[in-house]
Amino acid sequence: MKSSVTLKDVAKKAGVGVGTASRVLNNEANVSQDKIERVLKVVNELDYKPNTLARNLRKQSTRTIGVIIQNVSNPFYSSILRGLQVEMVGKDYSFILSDLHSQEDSIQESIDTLVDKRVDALVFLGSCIDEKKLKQISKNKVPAVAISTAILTENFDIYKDFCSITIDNKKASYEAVNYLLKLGHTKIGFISGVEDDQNTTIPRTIGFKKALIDAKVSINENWIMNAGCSYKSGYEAMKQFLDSNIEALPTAIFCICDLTAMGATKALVEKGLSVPKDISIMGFDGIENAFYHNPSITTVEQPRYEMGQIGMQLLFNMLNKTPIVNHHMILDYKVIIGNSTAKRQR
Amino acid sequence: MKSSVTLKDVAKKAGVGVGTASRVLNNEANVSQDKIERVLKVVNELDYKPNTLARNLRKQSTRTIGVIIQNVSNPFYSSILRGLQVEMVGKDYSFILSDLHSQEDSIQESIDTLVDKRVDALVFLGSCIDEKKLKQISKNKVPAVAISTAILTENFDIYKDFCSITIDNKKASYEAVNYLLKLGHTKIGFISGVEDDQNTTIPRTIGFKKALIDAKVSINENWIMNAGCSYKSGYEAMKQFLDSNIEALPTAIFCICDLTAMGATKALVEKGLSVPKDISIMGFDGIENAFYHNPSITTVEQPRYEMGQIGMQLLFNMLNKTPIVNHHMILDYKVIIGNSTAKRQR
DNA sequence: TTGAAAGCGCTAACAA
DNA sequence: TTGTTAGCGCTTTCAA
Repeated sequence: MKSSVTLKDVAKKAGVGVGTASRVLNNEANVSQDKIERVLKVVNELDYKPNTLARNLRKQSTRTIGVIIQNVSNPFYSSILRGLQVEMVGKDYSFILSDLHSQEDSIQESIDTLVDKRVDALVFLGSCIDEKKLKQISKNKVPAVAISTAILTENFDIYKDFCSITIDNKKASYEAVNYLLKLGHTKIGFISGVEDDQNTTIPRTIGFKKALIDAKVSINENWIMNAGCSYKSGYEAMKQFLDSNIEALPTAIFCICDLTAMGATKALVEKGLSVPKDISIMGFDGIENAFYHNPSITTVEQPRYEMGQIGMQLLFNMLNKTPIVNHHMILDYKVIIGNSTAKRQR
Repeated sequence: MKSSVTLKDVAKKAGVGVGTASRVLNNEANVSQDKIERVLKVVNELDYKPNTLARNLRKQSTRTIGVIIQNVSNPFYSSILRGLQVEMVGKDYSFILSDLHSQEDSIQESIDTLVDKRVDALVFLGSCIDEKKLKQISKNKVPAVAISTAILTENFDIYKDFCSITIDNKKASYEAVNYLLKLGHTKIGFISGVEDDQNTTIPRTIGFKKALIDAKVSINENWIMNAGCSYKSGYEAMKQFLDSNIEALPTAIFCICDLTAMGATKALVEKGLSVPKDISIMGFDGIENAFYHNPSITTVEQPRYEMGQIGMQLLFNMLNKTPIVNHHMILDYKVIIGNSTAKRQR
């Protein structure tokens, strides 16, 4: 048996009621000093460890937070996770991690499992939640925060125990492309994410196109390619581009995320082309890898660490019924200029 | 109340005993077809969801596995995590993640928390466990597997519910350095990990030194630097090297891990030096980043994905009391030749 | 094959 | 301030 000393044993040996013993262990008021000491002494002697399972059942809570993450291997998400963790230190909560591994369709199963496991709260990192899922978590009274996650609903406000944190993806990609335009590029391609990805592909494509339209630069649909957010997908998408003659290539390519941008860069270097001389490459997210890459990647930095911290604060506020001023936060991003972009040369 | 339909409600409405209802839900034999159907029908009507917390208490198990990970942001560990996940699909277990964030001293607290939470098993990724910790998990009857983790004990064999998976770190770093020697380098430096890190620094330093000694090449202690496993620590360690005159620099540097190697490369590129022309850089781990880096990093690949898969298989064997042939596996590594190393030129 | 009932170990309401 | 007791919702033993 796992340390089969129970509270009853402790109470008996200390000569107190089991209620009193429980009170001592939970630091409740209204217990005499004498009994506190007696109980604590016995706890020590018997090496008593409360049974969390019994406590969970009684309290219908687990002090556990479910995290549904798009892909742990993507530093963008693991940085947010880090932010969450840091804010959780000393709070006696734990994370149950459910990694979607970029498999968007498994999110429903993840939610079901975590709700079944009676997590006290839910965090979404990436992916997409719709009205149905919102209703499900609301019905089950699970407070939730969605970070960098697409939310498909017209009415946030119905859901009082739901918060979100994101940046304005349309505007951010608009600005990214604008930066390329300012460098004189007019032949601009886009290595995009998974088709129909509501969180990244859709809004960033809108921003991309709007920037070109506003600048009266023509959009070449052949230069817009669906790929994904990983080294590999960027690498392979760029290889497809390179099947064309160099003259037919864009002079700058905006990528859905930094990993994609770095993968694309590799394909260019392999072909003996230079970034940014032959082609400028721009990423998105602002992960550490991009900074250390050679060339360092020009990108749009999302405040990912902060996203995690704020997310966890909001979650604790919901858990503690502390009023929340702003349920839906849109944070600032920042264009970071690296060495992967340069003035148009062709 | 959260879906306050209980098994009792279901049993009553179906006109059966609560025991029978329970048997139906657990697919046990010896229940008449008639009752099975009646119960299932009511379950559907009432949208009954079993309360996991009650089940956990009753069974003294949680179908949850605690993972203590050195650093989720390090792709080496998150790849192992991926291997674990893949092997767990469909098994109805979940992960509680405890990230040490490279803070070696917080491991004891992590173990305590997870044991308190009554995880069914424990996985260690990185860091180091000693006799005391081994005794603790053994006493609590928590099966555990340690992957790429230092184990400080003379007697593995006492612990029947404990497995480990690793590579031979000494031999691997010996071979790595040998590769540099074969390229003609005799001035070889080492950007190492955190001092006294039993898992990486200690064994790899031994291998490093032995390779030089065996080749009768002198060891320059000034060229051995403690850093850590991250972009930043590699970058900064290399900047320290670069304070010296180029003539005083080694012609090749072995790094404790790929992140460190890439960080080091950045510092060189910033100084206008070329990798591998001016200095060859070699990493360790074989993560994806290293392959996509420019130049791609010559490294020692650990079978990290496989480590995770095998680890999870061993864990399930322990959980199911399936006999295990080999409790302590030492897997093969592979030297991967990239573009960050070249023949000695100075 | 089935139902009743006894816990799992804890917290919280109640009574003293 | 304290002890007693009634559950939390489930599984499993026992007797029928």
